Amino acid sequence: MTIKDIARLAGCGVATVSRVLNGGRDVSEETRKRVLAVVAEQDFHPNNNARHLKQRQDTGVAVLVQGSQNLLFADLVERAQALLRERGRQAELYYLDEAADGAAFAAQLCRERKPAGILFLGGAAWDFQRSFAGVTVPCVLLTGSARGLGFAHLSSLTTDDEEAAFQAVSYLLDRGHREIGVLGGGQPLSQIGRQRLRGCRRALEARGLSLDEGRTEPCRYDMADGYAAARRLMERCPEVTAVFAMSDVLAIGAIRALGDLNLRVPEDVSVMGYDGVFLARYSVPRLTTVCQDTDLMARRGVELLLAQIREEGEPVHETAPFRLLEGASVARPREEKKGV
Amino acid sequence: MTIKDIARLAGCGVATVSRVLNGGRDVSEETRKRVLAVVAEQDFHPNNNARHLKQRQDTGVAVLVQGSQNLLFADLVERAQALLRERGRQAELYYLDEAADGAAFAAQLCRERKPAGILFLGGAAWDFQRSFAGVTVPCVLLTGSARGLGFAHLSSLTTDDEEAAFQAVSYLLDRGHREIGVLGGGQPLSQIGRQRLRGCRRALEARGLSLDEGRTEPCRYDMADGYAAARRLMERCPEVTAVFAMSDVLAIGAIRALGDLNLRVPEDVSVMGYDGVFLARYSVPRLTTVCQDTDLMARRGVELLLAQIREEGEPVHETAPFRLLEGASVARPREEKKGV
DNA sequence: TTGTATGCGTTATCAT
DNA sequence: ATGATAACGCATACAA
Repeated sequence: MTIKDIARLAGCGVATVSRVLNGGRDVSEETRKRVLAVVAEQDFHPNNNARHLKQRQDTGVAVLVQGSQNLLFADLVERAQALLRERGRQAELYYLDEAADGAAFAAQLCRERKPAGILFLGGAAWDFQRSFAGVTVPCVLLTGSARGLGFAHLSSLTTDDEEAAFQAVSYLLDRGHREIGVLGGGQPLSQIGRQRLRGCRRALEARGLSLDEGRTEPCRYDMADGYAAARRLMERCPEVTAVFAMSDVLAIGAIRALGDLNLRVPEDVSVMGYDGVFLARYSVPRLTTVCQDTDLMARRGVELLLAQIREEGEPVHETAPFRLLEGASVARPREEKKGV
Repeated sequence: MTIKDIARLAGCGVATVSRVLNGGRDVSEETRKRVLAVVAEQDFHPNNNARHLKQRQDTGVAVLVQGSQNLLFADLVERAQALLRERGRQAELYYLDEAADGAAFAAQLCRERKPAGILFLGGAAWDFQRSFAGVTVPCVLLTGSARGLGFAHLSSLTTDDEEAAFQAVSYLLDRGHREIGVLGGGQPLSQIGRQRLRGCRRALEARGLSLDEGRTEPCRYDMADGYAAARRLMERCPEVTAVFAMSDVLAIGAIRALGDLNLRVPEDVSVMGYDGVFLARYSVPRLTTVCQDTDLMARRGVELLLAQIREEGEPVHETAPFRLLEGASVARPREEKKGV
C-alpha cells in the first residue's frame, strides 16, 4: 500500500495524494475529502523513510535526551513537548545513552531526519567540541552552558550551578554546620560537577574554611553510587554533620546509607540535595534541595529555539533562576558534634 | 556525501561499497581495506532512510518500552539490550508514551524499519487486539499475558500477578492484619490491575474476609497518585492497618502520605509494595515487596524471541517466578487497632 | 487545481 | 569478485 495505490483508488495522481497528506493546500475540498476517505478506509500510513529521504527540511523539532533515567529531564521533556506542540511543532523524542555522543547523533539526525531544530537535554561539552560540526540546524542546550564552545547556532540555558551550590552550602553553614561532606562530581557531566564543586569551595572559603578533598566523594549520579559514596564518606569522616549531594538521587541514596549506619536524618546528619525533582517531595524525610526551575527552562529553551529557527540571530547563553526548597532533611548540628 | 562518492574515491562500484558496509562478504581484502579507508577518511555514514527504504529485512531487534519512567522496565531494558548484543542482534530502543498504541507503532516499524523481531515491555491488551494485525514479525510481550489474544507470532512472559498478589496479601494476613487497603488497578494496564485485584480477593476470601470495595483505591501508577490515593484511603478508612500498593512507586507515595498524616510505617500502618525495583531498596523504611525476576524475564524473553526468529514455532505463554522480598515496611498491627 | 516525471541514497538483481 | 542498473515510496518541479 503506497500513495500510488491511494491515488488509483481515489482516481487522482500521486502528487494530489501527497498534497492532501501534507497540509493539503492547493487541493479542492472535494478531492481532498475523497483522498482522505480512501486513506482512512485503507488505514494508510505513508512511509517515513521515503518521506525523509526526499524531504529537504522537516518542520518538526528533535528533542535529544541523554540519560532516560535522569528525573530532572523527565520534567523538562514533558514541558518542552507540550510547549512545542502548542507552537505547532511536532516534537520527536530521542533517548540516548548517557555515554553516547549526542552531537554525533544530532549530526546523523540532520542528515536523515532534517529537523527544523534540536533541543538537547544534557550532553557532554566534549562531544559538542568533537562532533557538533555536522549539526546544521539551530540548537539549544538545556542544563549546560555552551558559551565557551562558540558555535553560531547553539544557544544554551542552564542553572548557575556554581552560585546554586554556593547557596546550598552556605545554607548549611548558616545553620551551624562546619564539617560538610560533598557527594558527586565524578567523570561524566564533569563540567556541571566542576561548577558545583567550585560553588562549594567558594562558600566554604567565604567562612574561612576550605574544601577538604578527603570529604569529597566523586561518584556517578545514581542512587547506588550515592549510597556507596555516603558510606565511604561517613566511615572516613565520622565527624561530618552535613552532606551536600550534588543531585537528589544521590541524596536519596545517602539518606538510605545513613539510616543503615544508624544515623538519623536530620538529627544526626543533615542532607542537602540538588535538582528539585519530584522524587525529592516523596522521600522520607522530604529533601531540602536546590530546585532548578524546569518549567522556566523548558519554556525559555523552546522560545530560544523557535526564535533561532525563525531568524538566524546570534546564539545566546543564559542562566535560569533557582530556589532553595526547604524540606526536612536539614537541621542544626547536634551540640556534642558541633564541638568537635 | 553518498556511497556514490565513496565508490568514486575508492575506484570501485557502489555495490562494492554497499557490500563492504554490510558484513563485507564477497569482497577481496584489498578493496575492502581501500573502501574502509575512504569511509573513515570522509567520516561517511550511510543514510538509514535509503537503507531501510530498500532493505527487505533487518537483522536487528526492536525493543518497545511503554512508559519511560516505569522503573521495572529500566531494569528489563538494560538486561535485554545486553543479551541481544551478546547474541549478535542490534537492539533498537523505542520509548512510547504510556497512552500510545504500541501495537500500531510496531506495525509502522514493520513497514519502515523491518526488524527481525520485536520485544514489548508493557502495552495494553486492547491495543494488541486492535492493531497487532499489521505486525508481521515474531514478538514477545514482557510483563503481560498474550495467551488470550491468539496471535501466531506473539509469545508472552509475565509474573503470575494473581498468585503474587495472593501471596502478598496473605503475608499481611499472616502477620495479623485484617483491615487491609489496596492501592492501584485503575484504567491503564487494566489487565494487570485486574489480575492483582483478583489475587487480593482470593487471599482475603481464603480467610473468610472479603475485598471491601471501599478499601480499594484505583489510581495510576505514579507517586503522586499513590500519595493522593493513600490519603483518601486513610481518611475514609482510618481502621486500616496495612496497605497493599500494586506497585513500588505507589508504595513510596503512600509512605510519604502516611508520614504526613503522622502515621508511622510500619508501627502504625504497614505497606507492601509490588515490583521490586531498585528504588524499593532505597526507601525509608525499605520496602517489603513482591520482587519480579527481571533478570530471568529479560533472559527468557530474549531467548523466546530469538527462537521464534530462527524457527517459526508455536507461540508460548509462560509465567516467571517471583519472590517476596522482606524489607522493613511491614510489621504486626498494633494491639489497640487489631481489636477494632 | 491537477497530473507526470525525476531523483533522493541505498540494497538487490543480474550480469560480467 | 565486481559493476551497472532497477527498484524502494515519496516529495517536488514543472507541465497542463
